[in-house]
Amino acid sequence: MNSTLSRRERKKQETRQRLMEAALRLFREHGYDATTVEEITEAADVAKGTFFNYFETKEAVLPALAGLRLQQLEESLLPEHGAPASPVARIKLALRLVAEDPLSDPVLTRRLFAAGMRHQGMRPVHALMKLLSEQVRQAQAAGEISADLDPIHVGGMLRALFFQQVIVYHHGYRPAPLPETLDTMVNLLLDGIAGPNWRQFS
Amino acid sequence: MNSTLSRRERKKQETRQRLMEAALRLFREHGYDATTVEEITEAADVAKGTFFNYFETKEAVLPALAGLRLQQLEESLLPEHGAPASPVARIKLALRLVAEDPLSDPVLTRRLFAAGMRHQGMRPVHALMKLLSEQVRQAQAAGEISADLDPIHVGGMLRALFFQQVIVYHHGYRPAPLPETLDTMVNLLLDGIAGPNWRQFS
DNA sequence: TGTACAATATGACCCAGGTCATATTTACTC
DNA sequence: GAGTAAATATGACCTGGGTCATATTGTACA
Repeated sequence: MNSTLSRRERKKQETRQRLMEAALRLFREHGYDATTVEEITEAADVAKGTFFNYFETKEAVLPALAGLRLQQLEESLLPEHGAPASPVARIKLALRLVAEDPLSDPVLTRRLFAAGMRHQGMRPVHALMKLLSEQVRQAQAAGEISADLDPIHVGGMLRALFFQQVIVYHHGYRPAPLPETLDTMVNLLLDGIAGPNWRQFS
Repeated sequence: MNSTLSRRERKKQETRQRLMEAALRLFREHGYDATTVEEITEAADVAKGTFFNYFETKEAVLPALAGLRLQQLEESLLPEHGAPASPVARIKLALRLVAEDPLSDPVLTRRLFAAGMRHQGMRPVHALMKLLSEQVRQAQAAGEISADLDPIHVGGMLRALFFQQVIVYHHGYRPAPLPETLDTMVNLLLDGIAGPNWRQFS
């Protein structure tokens, strides 16, 4: 394939790949907590220590896995794949798709969010924030979101609210199906929550 | 003092109290991660195992500590203590006070949030959500927040955005001092982020 | 091909959170 | 007090994440 990569680099990528695939499979089969790092390395046919050459902690695989998944998902948001023309509608679609992902079981979701909180700050390293920020940017260009806001900031807010919503839903608070609550949430953020007496003469 | 409590109950409360005080002191002195459960129990003069009779995990002390702190804080929000008359202004005040709390160092904040995510669902068991929901309720009564929203839901949103803001701030993204960014965030949630082309004829 | 150096792999080891069978304390009854 | 049952305390022990000194493998250059 790509002959520009040295054997070393190739092996590295392959090992990383195998580790991630093994982790994903085992997490799905037995759950995050019940899966040990050693089981992952065993499945990937490397020694335990090797895992930590690729990921700082056990939790750190999750953002990597999510990143992969989101890359695929990102394509669903392209107009040529039948995505809605309205950027805001695309944001809603993205959130619904992420929420429906089989990777999104309660434990993983919480861990993923925690991992995101732990490591990256505001820079949209986290794939979901990057994706959301980009859609926000497009929404601003289309005039659907106020142009004087920092898209990364808004992306962060959306991400925080999304996780809040999903986690709360998984905890059993379900006034409506998840996709609907997510839409409602975005609408709320768009329209604001102010009542009649808030800045009456805005 | 309260002679209605049996000796057993009294001792239980005292032990719990001592554990929490020890934990708070040690977390402040050496940080959360550097403090071991054994150091806490040592300082509280009980055996290690006893800790887990009172708190499910090490993390679980944090919500308890935060709860205590918020109880004090709650008084600052009473009108007779010079709190603003506007409920929304009180919400902003509350968030600023919480953010300034010495307990709010980056690591603890993240852990606290994670612990909150882990254990309680939507029921406002978490003290901050309870406090915020109550203020939201009052804001609705005053017409500052739309009355047809679930106050607990809005409280949850505020909490999620608050943590997002604080954590991101601690990560070094500081377009403005923290209190100001918090106020801005609340305003954004109130007024919404919609642009001119969003539901043009609302 | 040999050699020197850097990148990566390895698994014994450490450590702290969490468990649990057992011991101790408290409360209650006769 | 003695006896009994339940609540609580205890610390040896287990487990699994994470470290690190050492071994192995790849690369570069003579």
